Amino acid sequence: TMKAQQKAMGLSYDWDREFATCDPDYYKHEQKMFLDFLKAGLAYRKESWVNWDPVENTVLANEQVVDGRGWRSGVPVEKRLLSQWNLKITEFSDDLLEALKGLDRWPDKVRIMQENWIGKSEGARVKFALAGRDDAVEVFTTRPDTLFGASFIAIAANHPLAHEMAKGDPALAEFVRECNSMGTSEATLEQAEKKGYRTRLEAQHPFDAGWTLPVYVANFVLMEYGTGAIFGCPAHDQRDLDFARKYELPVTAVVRPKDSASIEIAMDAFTDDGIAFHSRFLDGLPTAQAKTAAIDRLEKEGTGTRSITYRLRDWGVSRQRYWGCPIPVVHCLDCGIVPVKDSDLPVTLPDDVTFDKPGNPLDHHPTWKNVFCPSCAKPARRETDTFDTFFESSWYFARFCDAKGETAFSRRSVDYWMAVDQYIGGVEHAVLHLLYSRFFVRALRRCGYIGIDEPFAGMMTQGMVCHQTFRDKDGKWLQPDQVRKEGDGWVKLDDGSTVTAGRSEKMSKSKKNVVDPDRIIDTYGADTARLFMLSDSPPERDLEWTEAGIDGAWRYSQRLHRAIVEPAVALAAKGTRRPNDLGTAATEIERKIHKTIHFVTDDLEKFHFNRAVARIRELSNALEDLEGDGADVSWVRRFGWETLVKLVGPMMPHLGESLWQALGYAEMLVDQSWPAADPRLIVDDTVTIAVQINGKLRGTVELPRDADKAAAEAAALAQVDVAKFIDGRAPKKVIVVPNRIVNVVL
RNA sequence: GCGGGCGUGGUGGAAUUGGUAGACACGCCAGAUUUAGGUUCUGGUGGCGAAAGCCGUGGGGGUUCAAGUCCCUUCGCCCGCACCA
Repeated sequence: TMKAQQKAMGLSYDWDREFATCDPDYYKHEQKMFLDFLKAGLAYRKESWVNWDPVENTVLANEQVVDGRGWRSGVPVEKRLLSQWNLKITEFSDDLLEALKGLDRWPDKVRIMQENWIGKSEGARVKFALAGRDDAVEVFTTRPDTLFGASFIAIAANHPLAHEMAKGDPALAEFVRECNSMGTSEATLEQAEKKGYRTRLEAQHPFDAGWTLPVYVANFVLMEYGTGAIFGCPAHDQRDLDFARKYELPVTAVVRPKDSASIEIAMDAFTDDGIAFHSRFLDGLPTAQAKTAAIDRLEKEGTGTRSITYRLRDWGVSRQRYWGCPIPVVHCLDCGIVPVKDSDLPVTLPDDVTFDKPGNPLDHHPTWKNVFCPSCAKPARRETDTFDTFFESSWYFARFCDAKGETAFSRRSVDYWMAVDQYIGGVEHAVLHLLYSRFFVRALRRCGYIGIDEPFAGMMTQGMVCHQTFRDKDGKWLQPDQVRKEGDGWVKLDDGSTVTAGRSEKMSKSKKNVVDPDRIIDTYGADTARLFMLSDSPPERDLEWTEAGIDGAWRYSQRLHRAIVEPAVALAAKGTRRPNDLGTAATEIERKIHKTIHFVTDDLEKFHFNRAVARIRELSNALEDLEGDGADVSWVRRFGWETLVKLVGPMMPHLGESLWQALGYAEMLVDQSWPAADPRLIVDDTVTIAVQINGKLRGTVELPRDADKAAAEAAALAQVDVAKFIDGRAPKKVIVVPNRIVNVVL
């Protein structure tokens, strides 16, 4: 039915290339890809933390963890380590970052988000030897220049040292457990109150073995980033400062602003660059040089190294769910992990699964997971995890190049068709889907599948369709067609009870603020809906679906029909030649037609559809106002309407064809070439110039285009309103911007 | 908490990218034709003011001859934060 609706809306897809990603004919190819990634070292297994619901005995998505509790069971979730499949996106961190520069048809905001997501940081790894032991704790820092301001070391709750210390310290063990009860999402971790636990460990400062720092386990240090440990410099990092104030740790400023000799730190850390002080051999150095000098010394003394860290983490693709593509490997007690043989692909999902138990149905299935090892033929266990569904969406665009092929796609067709000229999607995909797809293209290229290096050449982020929401007196959501406006409020259609009108939100089934496309098409027709959607708001912004808006579009389509179909006989016959002499009115309209072609073409190329519609309506207003029936007017009227029909064609294709026919053509409008604007006719001979006095508009003057500055100034000063305002005073200065503005400064 | 974005009349939105704020619509007001219309047509419509004029792009400050546009700051809303897909 969605397909039928799309066809009814007049969307021109090539349905021959349709496929479904849940079809084994599709996912068998990604099983092969995965095995190739495995061979190339781009897929590997790693222990990672997941949200575990101890009652349901199942892994929970972050979304399913509400206030630290499982959404069904209501019990606190635990973090648990699970062995999971990962794809090595970090292998391409630098390439993914650098190549963003070449994506010049992507919105800046998406490129910035990806840049920040990859998060390249240059700095140092520094070893702090542990007093009384022969090992060290290694930290990553971007501010080695502030080492002399260090006042503590903080390690993640799941840092090996934390686990080791917890064994002999029940209170620490409890603290670690508490940190692990928080769930895995970064938002939760960062919003939680910053807490620490002081271990018995003392770390020695790398530049002064006699100076020791306390080692804390802290809930805000991420094991996934850097080394899972930091050194705290409260004076120059806000989070460290908050921590230091809470646990009464020393705050020593070691960077001062360029223009002052010292700095007082109260509750705000000084995080800008400046000049190092109280820092022994770094004293007097500007931040950049101090960083270099500190790292040089660390390297010389063997206590640290120059290092680059990325925020980007490898992509965990294992999911413990039934609906997904099975991961094609077998676990054998003797051989370990063994890939399924190519000849045994695809590994398909069993049809006879039950959902009566929580957890992964594949794991509960009595027989599916029992197989023989492809290598030694002994009984073995099939992998029961399936792929993250982002896996499917990371290469589907390549499949479109060759949708029915026996292989995933032919390299030739992908290299020919790709990259996608124009990709469209919501901003919510800015980092995950779009980055995974960029990674996939790189991984496939490395495995010899394709030769291209980016999936999407042009990118546009589109808004969502929104609609007002309604609730009845019991707070239940109501559909827009169940309510009626009454006075200033709303009432329910069937019993007249009061309805609360809520704000406009993204259309969703749960809030019932959806409008059925079939009903729109039945009532107004596809073209009206298309025109409304194009004219209402720019595509990057959310579209507010309103009855009033549809009505406006519907009236315009009626108006166009009336303007062209009925008086068609009155329009000059098609193919009439342009008279050599056009009167004033005809000349002006002819220019307007060419300007409209020019601007509409430009607007469409830039996806400024709402502006294009406004231009078209302006032209049709002008054509309707055109009076007279001389040869020139008749010709320009015909030329105008005919051009307008061509311009409106892509927006309202069905009406367009019917109008085209009414204009006397047997051929299809869709086969006509796009009109071309005559560059000589898109500029006017005269321009209106604004005259300001002290920046305020006081009048306008008409001048020939490109009049010289002196002439513009003279005309401006002579303008009656302006002259009245100046009242004989001598201007201090006159600024003339040709063809734009004259500003008189008194 | 961090990253990104948005904020302009009663409403959706324009504004040549620092140069006449409010194009084009919706709505509203007045009038005309019909008068069964949710039809069509004409005129008006940012606010205050009788007018001259003054004010006006979430709030505050700044740069500039000139700011919706640039800078600083602040408020509100939206998106993302790696297991929602």
